[in-house]
Amino acid sequence: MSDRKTIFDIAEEAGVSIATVSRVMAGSEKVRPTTRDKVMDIIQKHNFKPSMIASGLSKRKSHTIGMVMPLIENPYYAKLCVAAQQEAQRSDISMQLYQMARGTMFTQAFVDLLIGKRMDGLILSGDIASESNNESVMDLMRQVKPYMPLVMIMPLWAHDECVCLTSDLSGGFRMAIRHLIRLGHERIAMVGGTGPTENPGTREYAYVDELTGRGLPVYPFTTGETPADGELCVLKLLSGLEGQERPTALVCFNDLVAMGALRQLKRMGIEVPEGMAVVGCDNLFFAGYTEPGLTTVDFGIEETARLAVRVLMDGDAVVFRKVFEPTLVVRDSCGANPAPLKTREASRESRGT
Amino acid sequence: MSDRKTIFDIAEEAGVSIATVSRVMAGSEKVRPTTRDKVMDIIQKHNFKPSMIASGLSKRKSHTIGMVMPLIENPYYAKLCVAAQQEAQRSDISMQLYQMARGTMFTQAFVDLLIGKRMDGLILSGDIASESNNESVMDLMRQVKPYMPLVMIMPLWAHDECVCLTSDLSGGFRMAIRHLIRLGHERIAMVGGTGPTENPGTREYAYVDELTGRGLPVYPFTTGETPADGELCVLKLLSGLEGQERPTALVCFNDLVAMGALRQLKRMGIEVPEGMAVVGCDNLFFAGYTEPGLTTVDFGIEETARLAVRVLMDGDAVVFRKVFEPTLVVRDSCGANPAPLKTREASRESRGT
DNA sequence: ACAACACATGTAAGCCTTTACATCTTTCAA
DNA sequence: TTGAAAGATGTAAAGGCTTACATGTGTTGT
Repeated sequence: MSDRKTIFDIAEEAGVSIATVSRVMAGSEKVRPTTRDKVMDIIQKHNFKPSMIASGLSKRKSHTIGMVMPLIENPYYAKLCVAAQQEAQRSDISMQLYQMARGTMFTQAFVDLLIGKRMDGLILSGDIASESNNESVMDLMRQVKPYMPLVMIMPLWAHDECVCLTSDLSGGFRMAIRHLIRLGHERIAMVGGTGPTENPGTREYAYVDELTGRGLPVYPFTTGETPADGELCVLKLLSGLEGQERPTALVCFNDLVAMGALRQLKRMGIEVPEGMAVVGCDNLFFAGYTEPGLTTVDFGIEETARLAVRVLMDGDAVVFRKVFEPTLVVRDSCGANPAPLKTREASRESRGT
Repeated sequence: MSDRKTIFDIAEEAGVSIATVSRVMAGSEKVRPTTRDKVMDIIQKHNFKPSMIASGLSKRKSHTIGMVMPLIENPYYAKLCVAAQQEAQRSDISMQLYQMARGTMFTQAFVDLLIGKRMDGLILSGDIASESNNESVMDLMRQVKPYMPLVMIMPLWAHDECVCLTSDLSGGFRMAIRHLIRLGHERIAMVGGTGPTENPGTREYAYVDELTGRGLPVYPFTTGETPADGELCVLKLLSGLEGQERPTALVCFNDLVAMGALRQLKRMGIEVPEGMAVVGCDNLFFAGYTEPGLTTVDFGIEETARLAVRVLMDGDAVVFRKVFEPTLVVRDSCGANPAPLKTREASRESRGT
């Protein structure tokens, strides 16, 4: 490990200058074939690989992008991460991953780290920004921006300081709700999420708006985003109906919450979809494997991730703002399908161990 | 973005030498408080952040480690990735992520990329090495080793060329099988995996060995590692019993396969655990939310990942070989619990959106 | 045979830090 | 008041590569 060769060693042994070695490595035409071969031989002989950190310094390119996101334990972010990383890898650029629990404040030390890395770009993604740390995200953005291009993957980022790609979260949620209404449901409760808000880009807002707009009842918010939260939400919701009639359908903040909701309903002896329709959000891989298969909204996050990477690589002039359209994936948990559990899965995905 | 300041600009504006600026940034005591303050002011004024890539070149440290693994779409690898990344982040070191579909051959270009990055260490993890690409992994390892410390997270890596951390896959599988046997099962089939093998470290070997050792019947192997594979495996297994009696229990290669198996059993009208006991492997977060809750083996991959990072950071002398002991997580799918679906979950985990 | 050029190669500056060593200031004892 | 020791600061080389520009060699045309 101590006797690592450098371009000088190669040049010396090949009897040429370092410029020539550099040219050979770059595959430049400005070098005579015989010279090229001679140099190549020496390179091969020592299995010499130039240091990208030195060349990066010289060329002001790190061939690395950064990605800041919530924990990928959540399959939704795993999806996003995979898509971005693969898109980057296709162009031989590496991806540095930074994960933060949702709502975390960014420390100055973290910002310094990101800037210090002099990456070729940074993707800030997920619901990293919540009401609580919004300022912190803005601060991060403003500090980083002079040093590297930035793209945000965030729902309805309401300012125009940088490239921003989003999924239409509220639109997707409306699709789910309308689907339930079309199926005849009039008492629909929302499960999970972050509670009431004025932000029209949120699922919570969409829920209230769709229902009140039709004169349908709105149920009290329950909050959370994990399966465990989902269980608790349903328990609270159904046991705390003060005079209100029991809902016939649940729209869940995401598939994780829906998963918990399904479990809790089962525990309470309520059949899905007969006794209660359930829809989720995100179309995570397991949504096709819950019992019954979960109807959900697909936000097409992979495409968003890929675009984000491309924007970073092609210069940020390509796109400035883009909203991806969600699609509704109908399975069995909403009762739309007359005969659950036939071979008519909405979408089959696979992943290996 | 063009007017990025360097240490020279700061030095000039502060009227000191770059060495002094460097010392101030490093927090060295060898600088007079008044000078320090003067320099600090200028640094603050321009929000100057030194380039880690330049300092990296100078100090031969990139403060970055690499992680090569299968796709983190599989929650098992997501777990591993989260644990490693968080451990690294605690020490302000970044993690570069490289994902490859299982069994992929490593191209020379990829090896060159890794070496070129001059990271402070590399973790090679997951079942990246299969029979098919074993040579390719060895080659990667040998090329990378002279350039950076390496640790493998792989089951029973049968050579002593580098640090290797593993989970006792076969041991864990044996635990699962013995558990079923203890519950009275005598006809146990394996679902998923890669088929027969002589490698005693594999789940497949453990399966054959445990059963034949007791004179119990061995069912034909079915292969695969995704939920979709699991469905197919069960279908094939149960419809292709040529004279053999139907098994009363299934040991699955992993939880993903188990998930598919559960679905297929449901579709075929076979009750779990009454008509068929099922156990999985990996203890993925959804294992507590399948219907019924999945009994599974936890390989403690997080601890392994954290150790791997620490080995890289503390110098690889700390550990050379370590096998982590798995634990059995008993839920309802094996029939060991007298009353499924009470509040007696084996372990509750949470994750956010 | 020689100018004029094309092409191959070398030289050296630059990229941005760190740090050993040299130099300049203080401080304080004698 | 002076000299030595201690402390602060500066100089310059190193780290490993790229590349504009300078130099050297080989063609071609006449």
